[in-house]
Amino acid sequence: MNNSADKTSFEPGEIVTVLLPLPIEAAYDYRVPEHETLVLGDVVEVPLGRRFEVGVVWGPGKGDVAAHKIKPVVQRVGVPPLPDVSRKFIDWVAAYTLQVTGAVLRMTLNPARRWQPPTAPTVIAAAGPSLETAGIKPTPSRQKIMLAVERGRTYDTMSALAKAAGVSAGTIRDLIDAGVLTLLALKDGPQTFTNSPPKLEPAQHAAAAEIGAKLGQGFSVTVLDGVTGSGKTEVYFESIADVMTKGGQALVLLPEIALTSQWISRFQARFGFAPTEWHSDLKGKQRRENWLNVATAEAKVIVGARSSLFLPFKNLSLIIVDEEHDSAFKQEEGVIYHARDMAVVRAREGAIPIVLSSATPALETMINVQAGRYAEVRLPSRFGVAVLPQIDVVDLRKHKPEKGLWGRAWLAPPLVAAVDETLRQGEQGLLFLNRRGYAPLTLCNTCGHRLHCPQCTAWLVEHRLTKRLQCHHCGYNAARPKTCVSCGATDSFVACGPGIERVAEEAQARWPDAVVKMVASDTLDRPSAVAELINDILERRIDILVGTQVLAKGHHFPNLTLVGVVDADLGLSSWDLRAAERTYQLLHQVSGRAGRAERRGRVLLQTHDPAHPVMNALVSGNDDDFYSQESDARRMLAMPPFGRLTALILSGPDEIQVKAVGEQLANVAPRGEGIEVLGPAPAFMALLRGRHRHRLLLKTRRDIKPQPLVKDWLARLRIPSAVRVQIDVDPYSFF
DNA sequence: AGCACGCCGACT
DNA sequence: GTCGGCGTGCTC
Repeated sequence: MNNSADKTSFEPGEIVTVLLPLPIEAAYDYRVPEHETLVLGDVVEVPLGRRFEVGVVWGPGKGDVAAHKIKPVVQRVGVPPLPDVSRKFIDWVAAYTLQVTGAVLRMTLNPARRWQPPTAPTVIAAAGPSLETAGIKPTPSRQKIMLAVERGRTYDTMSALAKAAGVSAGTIRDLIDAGVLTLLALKDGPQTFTNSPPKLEPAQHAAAAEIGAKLGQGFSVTVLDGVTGSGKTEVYFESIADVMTKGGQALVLLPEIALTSQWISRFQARFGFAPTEWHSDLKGKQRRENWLNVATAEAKVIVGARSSLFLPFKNLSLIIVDEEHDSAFKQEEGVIYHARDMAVVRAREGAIPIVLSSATPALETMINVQAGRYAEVRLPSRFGVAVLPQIDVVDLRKHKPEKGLWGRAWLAPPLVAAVDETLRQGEQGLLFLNRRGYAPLTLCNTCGHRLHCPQCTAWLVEHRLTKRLQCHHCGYNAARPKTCVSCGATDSFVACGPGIERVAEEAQARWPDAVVKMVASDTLDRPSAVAELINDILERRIDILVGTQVLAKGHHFPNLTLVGVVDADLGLSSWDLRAAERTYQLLHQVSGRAGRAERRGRVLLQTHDPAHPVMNALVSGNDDDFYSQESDARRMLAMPPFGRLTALILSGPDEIQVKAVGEQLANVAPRGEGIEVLGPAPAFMALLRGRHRHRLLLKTRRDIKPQPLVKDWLARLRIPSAVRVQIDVDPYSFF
């Protein structure tokens, strides 16, 4: 073998392969231009067809394409080259998830496409000369602008100044041109931090020391396991402080963007500066700036959703996955991957420690702890004086909700009594139901027709707040029809089952003097809405909260002492491998909202199945039993993590064609010891956004790698282009 | 992902 | 007659 595979630098005229951030499997060959030397990882602009794209030098040329087709690289783009670790990580993720490498690269490179040389951040300020000295006519609007910038006041953008001065933005441009206003370059200091460590409990101190000992010692996985309120965040903040003093970068992954602003304020209180954010709704300029800061290691601490894992870190030294059990880490669309699992791989590739933090670790994580692959650090109790809440079940078979003047009821007498008591004490209660809208199903009282989405297999959910019927799986929404589309009866539609709007209606009717506030993901659309809500709760302007799982996470409400779970069985019915586990985690989390200060909280779980292992585990507080039962069940069925699953999802506009392709695939499915193929079967959402979906499931023994099997399998068949095949390695949703 | 090529329906 | 719909295929 020659050393061409180890070659890292390429001279003019040599051929390199460039990976493009497009759904193209292979990297393409390009020629190194005159007067340039390219190295692996260089970000370059290349011609592609009749356009230009930005890609990354991925390796030496393959020479598998005719020489006359090979075009030269245009130029290197002015961003740092992609580090070795990033490139290895992208290759690894693509190979494991069976996604096209270019599509994985896209997640890393997106902000570098359409690259513009970064403009130094500027602010608008007074330049010095007055309107008169500059020879400008002092019109009223110009004077308003000058008033707004006097005494050194500055503005980030022209529109900000225009708004502050109460003028239109056009007037400002003129004043800049005339030299009355100026764009002042912002001196962009490095992130400096003030270390103000809080007093840690002995257990927190010990935990922090144990994790701290892993820093700089290569790859390790540590599970930080402690109940809500035990102070996990303070513990890993210690390690972040350590990383910062040593000049490394730390990444904190959170399951949802909604949680970041709250996390950031905690971080800021502790360290005196804002960490760098990364998530999907970061806007253009900020996005490019943050990306570049990560690549130059100017950004020391990065907090973000799953996609931040793919940032081009220059010197990543620590990864924290907060709420690691959260299924939101599983990306289900586009490039399908599990951010927690890939984060562990990223840590391994980068030879750095990773911390998985949760009050209710995923079963997979617990099994890795038991097998000795992951270390575990437990925080035993709640911080300070707070104690865990008292959890009880309300057996809905014995205690039926009593109808009221408002109609059907969903709150059983014991829960009603508990709310009464809570209000009497001047404390707050939370009624939890993980279902948005008024009613999950609307049907015709005359003929029984059920209103469903025209392009999905889903009922339309009535939202009285917006007076619309909505599909929760696509954007479809419609007004409630006056007459039944099926039988023509007028005003015959009735609501079936509860959503939070309906529970809020009942709560308001039962407690007319209480302030009832309904909270769901669609009512918390603006960041300011979250802040307002938190304030209203803290300042006791709300008595009863009615909400979905957006309320289950994070917040600290000292006066909230009662949590009523309206339907504890809700998550259990689904045909999902992890249904019990997820329900346990969610209910555990929402229970943690009750009573965190000196008042002991109380939780009531309304259920039809009080003997269910999930209810037992919650009531007894004995999660070890629950985990071992779940684990035995999975082992028996050879389900993950004791076996491996890979799903193939076929979709297309023509159901017959999709089904036919599914059957053809089943006919040529891989066979052998420890290999099993299930399906094709209509997917759980058999019709989604107008596409019919069928699924096949490949189940393999733990020691058999599914990726080569799937590749061979798909190569055996020519699949019509109208049918799309998506591969989901380690699927979370089952059907 | 873009973008062109190509082959069928209603318009200045 | 052409404009334009989007199915199919290629880009080093």
